[in-house]
Amino acid sequence: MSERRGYRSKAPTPALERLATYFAALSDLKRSHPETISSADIEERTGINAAQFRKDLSYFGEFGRPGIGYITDELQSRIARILNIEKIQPVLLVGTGNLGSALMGYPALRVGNFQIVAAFDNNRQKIGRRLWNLTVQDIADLTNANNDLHAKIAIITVPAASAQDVAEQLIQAGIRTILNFAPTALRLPPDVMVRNVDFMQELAVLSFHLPDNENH
Amino acid sequence: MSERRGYRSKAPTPALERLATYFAALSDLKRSHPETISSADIEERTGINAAQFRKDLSYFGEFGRPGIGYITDELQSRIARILNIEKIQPVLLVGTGNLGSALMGYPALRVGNFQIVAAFDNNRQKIGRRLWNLTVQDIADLTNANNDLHAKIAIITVPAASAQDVAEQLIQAGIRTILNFAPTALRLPPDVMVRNVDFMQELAVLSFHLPDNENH
DNA sequence: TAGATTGTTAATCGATTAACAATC
DNA sequence: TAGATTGTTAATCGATTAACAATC
Repeated sequence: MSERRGYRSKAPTPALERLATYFAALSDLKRSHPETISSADIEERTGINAAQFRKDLSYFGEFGRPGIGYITDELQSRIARILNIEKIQPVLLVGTGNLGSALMGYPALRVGNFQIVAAFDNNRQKIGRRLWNLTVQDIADLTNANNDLHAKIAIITVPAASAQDVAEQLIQAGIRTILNFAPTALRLPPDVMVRNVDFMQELAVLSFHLPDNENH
Repeated sequence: MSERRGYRSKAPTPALERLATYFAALSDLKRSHPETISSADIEERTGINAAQFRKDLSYFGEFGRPGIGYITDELQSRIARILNIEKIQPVLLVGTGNLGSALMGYPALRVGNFQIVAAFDNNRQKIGRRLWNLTVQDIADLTNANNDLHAKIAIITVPAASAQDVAEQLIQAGIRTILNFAPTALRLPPDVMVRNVDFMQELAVLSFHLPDNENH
């Protein structure tokens, strides 16, 4: 994970990441729907320290009642409000290769109210094809398509060599934040937030920590 | 990203993540193979501050020469050595759904010398099928298979409900570090390192930062 | 009231950045 | 020697943790 932002929020980014984790845990909990839940319960379910949880919430107000805990439903919906996911968030995806296609069909995104509403490619073979419930569109039609869709979030799953170019087109089309899977650094205006997901990087950190590595 | 470790290395985890980024950038650079490279050049290419780069290296010794910079090849191979990726690292994958399959065919993993050497599933429909260059094996054969393969790293791409169970089987089979794509917290012995990749979480942080969100 | 649990403060811990002496 | 660039120190900045008064 890495990111850039053009302004500063009080809450640390790790706190925001954990808020998403709390949200997912609460969604999961809904089946057994207990009326209330304590920070100790959250620690139990997420592995995140109870004090950390309370601190994370405190950036955004007061949520619980001393001696009681949190009303489960209310907690979940307030976290959704903070993360800006109460309503469905439309997301564009560019690059309909194996990874892009897998993300389009990834069920866990729905938990967070994210919906991939359009998929783009530059490959003639793929444009016009049906993929999941969408028709792959020509990348050249990006701006046109987003005039109607008004998506502000996009996912980039193109090869590294074309990622910068695609990112710039996305911004032209009104995108404000990007989840970038291409292993390359994007250079974009400071008001555009980028988060990078790099599988090789993740594996490298694991490899470093293997017991046979002398470099600890 | 998140993790657990049972011991402590001097280098901060963010430094290790950046080392992987430097490594990838150097691999990329190889085409134009300049003899030497400076920390300022690295900043140019990765967006990571030059002082940060030098600091990150300093956890592991001295690498460059004042007034000159770093010998490109040597820098790359020393970083590979630190990250424990000079030799091919065998990796197991469990869960051959869309995401698992996409990862098996993901070319960027080869840059880091990672090779998925076996794929497992519990679905009768999938076991025995050819996927990329591998035959999908029964999860029940995990330990047997890894007796030969000696992989220490595994990737989990199964549904959240079965992730804990799979993780425990992986540890039984000799796996020491896990890259977990299932959106659930794994409870494992402290000497097993886990890194979680959570797409919903990534999107949630982006959603939080959208200009229309009042909670900044 | 006694027990439980919050929200917040203060202390600790960790990571980044800037500056610069050392050195090629 | 003059210019470039490292490795490292010290200062700054940021995040986590523990403790506890407030409160249900």
